[in-house]
Amino acid sequence: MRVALNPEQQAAVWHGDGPLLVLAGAGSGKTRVLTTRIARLIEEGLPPSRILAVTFTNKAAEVMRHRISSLVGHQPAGIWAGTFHSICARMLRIEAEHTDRSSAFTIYDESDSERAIKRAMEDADADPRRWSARGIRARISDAKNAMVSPAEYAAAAFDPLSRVTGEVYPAYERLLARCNAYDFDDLLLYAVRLLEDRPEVREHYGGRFAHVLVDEYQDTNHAQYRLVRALASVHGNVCVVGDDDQSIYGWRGADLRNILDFERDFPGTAVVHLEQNYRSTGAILQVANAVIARNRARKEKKLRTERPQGESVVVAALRDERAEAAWTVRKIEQLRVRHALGEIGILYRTNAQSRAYEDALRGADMPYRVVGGIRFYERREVKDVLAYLQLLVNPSDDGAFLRAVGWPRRGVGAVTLERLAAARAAAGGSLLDAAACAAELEGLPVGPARALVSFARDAAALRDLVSVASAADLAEECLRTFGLRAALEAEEDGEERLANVDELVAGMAAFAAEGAGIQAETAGSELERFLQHVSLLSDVDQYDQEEGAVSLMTLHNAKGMEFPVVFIGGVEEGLLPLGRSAETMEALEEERRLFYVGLTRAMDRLHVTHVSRRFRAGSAMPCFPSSFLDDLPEEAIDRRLSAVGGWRSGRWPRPVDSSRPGRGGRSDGFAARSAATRSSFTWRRDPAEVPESGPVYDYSESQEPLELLTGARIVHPRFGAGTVLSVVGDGRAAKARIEFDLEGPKIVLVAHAGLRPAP
DNA sequence: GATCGGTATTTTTTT
DNA sequence: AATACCGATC
Repeated sequence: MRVALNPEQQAAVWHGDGPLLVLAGAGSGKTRVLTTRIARLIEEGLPPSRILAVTFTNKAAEVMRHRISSLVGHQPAGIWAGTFHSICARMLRIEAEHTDRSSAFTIYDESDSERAIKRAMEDADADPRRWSARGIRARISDAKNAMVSPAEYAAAAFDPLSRVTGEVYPAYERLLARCNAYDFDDLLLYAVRLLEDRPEVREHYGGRFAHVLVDEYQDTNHAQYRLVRALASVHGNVCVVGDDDQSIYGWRGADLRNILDFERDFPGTAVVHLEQNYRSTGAILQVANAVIARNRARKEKKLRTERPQGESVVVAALRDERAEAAWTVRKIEQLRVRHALGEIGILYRTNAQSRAYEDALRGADMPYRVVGGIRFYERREVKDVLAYLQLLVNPSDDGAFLRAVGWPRRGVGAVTLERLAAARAAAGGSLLDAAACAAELEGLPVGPARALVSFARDAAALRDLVSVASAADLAEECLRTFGLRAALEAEEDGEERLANVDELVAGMAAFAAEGAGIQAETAGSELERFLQHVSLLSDVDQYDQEEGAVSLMTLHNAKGMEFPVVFIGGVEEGLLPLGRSAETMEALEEERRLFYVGLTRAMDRLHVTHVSRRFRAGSAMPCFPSSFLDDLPEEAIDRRLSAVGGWRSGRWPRPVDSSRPGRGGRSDGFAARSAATRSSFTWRRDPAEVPESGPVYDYSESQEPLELLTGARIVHPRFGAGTVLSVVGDGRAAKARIEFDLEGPKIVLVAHAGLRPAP
C-alpha cells in the first residue's frame, strides 16, 4: 500500500485501537484518510465483514468501496458501508424477529409520513383545520431524532401544539406498526432501541464490527450518536471524521455537540487535526477562512494551502436572476477552453434557483445536470406504481392501499373508503383484508363493493408471484392487470409520465442485473429489496458526474464534492442567509457554514454572484448583498458590476439588521442609503457584461428600498394604489401599513403582496 | 361519486 | 408559481 500522506494523515491511518477523532478541514483529504485506514485494517488481516463504515450518502459508500478495492487489490467483500439510514434498515430487516415489524416493511418518505399523520390525526380527534399535518409531522420527527417517546413527549407538553402533537404521536406510532411501516426517523430510532434493549443483539453487532468508522460526524443527530455509542460499547474502536465548520443539518436534528463532546463521551480519544488543504488556491482559501472566522460557535482553526494564490475570487453584482444566469453562462463559455464542462459546478441555496440557470444553459445549448429538485421517485406516477408494488410486498400497508385504490379511478371514493376504514376498525387487519370482504359489508352499494373485491383479488393473485417473478416482470404485470398503462395513455400529459414509468421498470431490471442489494444476509424477494433500496436513495446517489455537463445543485447537495470552477448564486440577504435565519445567531451561523461549504468546493476558480431584484414566490423582491459578503478580504477578490444591475455607488443599502448594533436603524425597516456604512469599492466594468435583451425594467431607478419608506406610493395587485404609512420588520417578515385610496388602511405582508411602485 | 374550478396557502435545505 | 384543499356542479 503506497500512498503519500502527510504526518497528520498518517497518524490517523495508523492509529491503533481505541476512539479516534479526526477534525478534518475542507479539502484536507479526510475521505482519503478514512479509506486508507480501512484498507490498512484489511491488509493487516481484518476481514472486511468486521468493518462498519457510515457515510453521508450511498454514493459516498460506493466511492469508498471502490477506492478500498483499488488500494488492497480486491473487493472488500462483506464490508458494511452505507448511510445511517440504509444500515439501520438492513439491521431491522435481518433482526425483524426481534421487532414488531416483518422484514417486508415499507419505508415511508416524508410525504407518505404526512399522509399517515393526517390519518393519525383523525384517529386522535385532532382538528385538521386548526393544526397542520406538516407541522405536527415536523414536531414528531424532532422528537424521534431526539429519541423522545410518545409518553415522554406527552408528559412534557404544555403549549397547545405540543399537546396535540402528544396525542397524535402515539396514534401515528400505532398506525405505522399496523401498516408494517417505518418512517425515515424510525429506521434510526428502532435500530437504536434494538441495540440498547437487546443485549444479545448489541453483542452480536458489537462483536461483529471490530471497527466503526463514521464520516461527516458533525451532521449526526442524537439517535445516530446513540447508535454509534451502542455499537462501539463492546470494543471502543470508533473513528469519526468531521468538521464543525461544515455542520449544515441542524434543522434536521444534527447536533454539533456530538462532535464537540466526542472526547468526553469516548474517554481516551486520540485527536488528529487535518488543517492542510489540498484543494483550493490561496485566494479561495483566504476568502473562505475570512467568512468562517466570523462564527463564534466553532473550534478555532485555520486551513492552509501550499497552492499558489491563483485567480481572485470574482464577486459580481447583477440585475436579476436572469442576468445572473446569463452572466454565469457567458463566463462558462469563456472558461470552456481550459475546463471541461464537467469541471464546473453551479451552487445555490434553494432548488427554485435552478430554473433561471437551466433556462440560460438551455438557451446556450450547454449540457447540464441538475442534482435534486423534483425527485424521480417522488413523481406522482412513479409513486403510484410503487404503491401497487409496495402493496404486493407488504399487504398491511394501508398507505399504499389508499394510494393504489384511488388511481386509476374505479368507482371507489371517499365515502366508500370511510366505510371500509370503519369495517376494518371493527374487524382488525388491513384495509386490503377489509376490501376482500367488501361484499359482506352492509350498506355498501354493489358497484364500489365489486370494485374493491376485484381489486383485492387481483392484488392477491399478483402477490403469489412475488417470490418467483422478477421485479420488472411484476411491475409490467401490475401495469397490465390494474390498467395503469392504459390509464396513463389516456391522460393528457401521459406520454412523459409513461416514459417515467418505463424508466422505473428499466431501473428495476438494471437493479436485478447488477445484483445490487444482493446481500447474503438479507434474503427476501427481489422486489422487496428493490423497494427498500429506492426509498433510501438520495438525490446525490443518482448523480453521475459527467465529463461534458455542468453540474447544478444546492449547497447542501454539494457537500463532499469539489469542482475546479464554482459559481455560487443568490448570495443575498434573505436567500443566503435564507429567510428569517438572520434573526438567531445559531441559524445565521449555520447559514454562514453553508456558504463556507460552497466556497470550499472550489479548486481553482470561484465566482460569487448577487442580484438586486429576484422573483420569489411569484413576485419581484428587492435584494441586497448578503452580509456574508462584508467579510471578504479585498485583496483576494475582484468585484464586477454589470451596467444593468447592482448598485452604482460603492455603498450597499440593505435592510436594517436590528440584531447587529452599530448600524443606523430606522423604525420603518430600511436603512437610508446615506446611513449605510459600507466601505467604497472600485467597481470594474465586467467584460462578460450581459447585453440588454427585451424590455428592461430598471429596478434601481424605480424601486430602491427607500421607495418603501413612509409616504411612498405603491400599487397592490388587489387593492390598487396606496400610500405607505409604515413598515415593520424586515425580510420575509416585513409588514407594511398602507393607506389604500379605495380600500382604506390595511396591513400587508410585503413578501406576499406583490407591491409595485406607482407609475 | 367524479370532476372542475375556485381559493387559500405556501417554500428552505434532505435521509 | 405551484399546489392543496374545498365546495359546487354534473
